[in-house]
Amino acid sequence: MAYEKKIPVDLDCPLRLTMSLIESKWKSCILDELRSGEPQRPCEIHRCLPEAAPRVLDIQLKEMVEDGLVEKTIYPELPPRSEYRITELGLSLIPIIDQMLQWGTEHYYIFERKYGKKT
Amino acid sequence: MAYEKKIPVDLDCPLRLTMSLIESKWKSCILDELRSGEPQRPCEIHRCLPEAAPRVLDIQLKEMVEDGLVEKTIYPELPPRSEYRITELGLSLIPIIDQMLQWGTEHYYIFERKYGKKT
DNA sequence: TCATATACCGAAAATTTATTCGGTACTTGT
DNA sequence: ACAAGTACCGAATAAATTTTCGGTATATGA
Repeated sequence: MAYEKKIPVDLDCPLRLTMSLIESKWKSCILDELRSGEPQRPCEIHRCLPEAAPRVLDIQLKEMVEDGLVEKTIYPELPPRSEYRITELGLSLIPIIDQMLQWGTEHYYIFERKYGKKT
Repeated sequence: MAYEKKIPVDLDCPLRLTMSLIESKWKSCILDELRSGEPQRPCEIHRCLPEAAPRVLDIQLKEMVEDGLVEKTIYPELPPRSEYRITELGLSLIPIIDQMLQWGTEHYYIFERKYGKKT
């Protein structure tokens, strides 16, 4: 299929393993979005990350479900409704997300100066 | 040029900023390699990461120098010699690397079972 | 002399990832 | 009747990243 990774995660070493789970462009943001534990509908996630193409979020959410970071519940209603909720495994990654958030906040000015204003 | 990124880092949000600095396939491993503070020659780094194509390490090291995570010293000798050393900024990322290492170690078994032995 | 090692770079190919576009299906609100 | 919202998917395209290959240049050791 078109959007299946050849190698889902990287088992070369523990560091690469962790990275491979979150390094796709929006996965860390999705985890951050779901961190509260509140289930969220796909359209809500799309709205919270408007820079991301909806299709990419679909695909990355699917991978995260496969990896066990996120759970999906489909409600057999019409119009269709589904929800994504962070799992225990996903939650265990939140401290890492937090440290990256903090690091980014503390060092933002360096890169803003170096690489441009972005207004 | 062929191997210059269009957008060096991602200034969209602090989380994306941090991720964009380390998400390339081998950057986190390079940081882990240089964490001791000891300068290392390119060939040593290549030998420590034999799965990575040398060309990729060259390119990623260059970007990391540009981003200020790593310093390069060139000795005007023949045969040529150069050394890479982690900077203060790079060192400040090591706690994140550590957490990812630890998470990967703790949860390795889950993914080994799910995605295969790798013997 | 010749293989090996060092550092580095360009170009092309291969691979992976992201984006865009269009389509299915059903509902509610105008 | 029709637009808009919801969820989802396939396919084509675009972009980014990684890999491979070959080349520059010089020195050392067999």
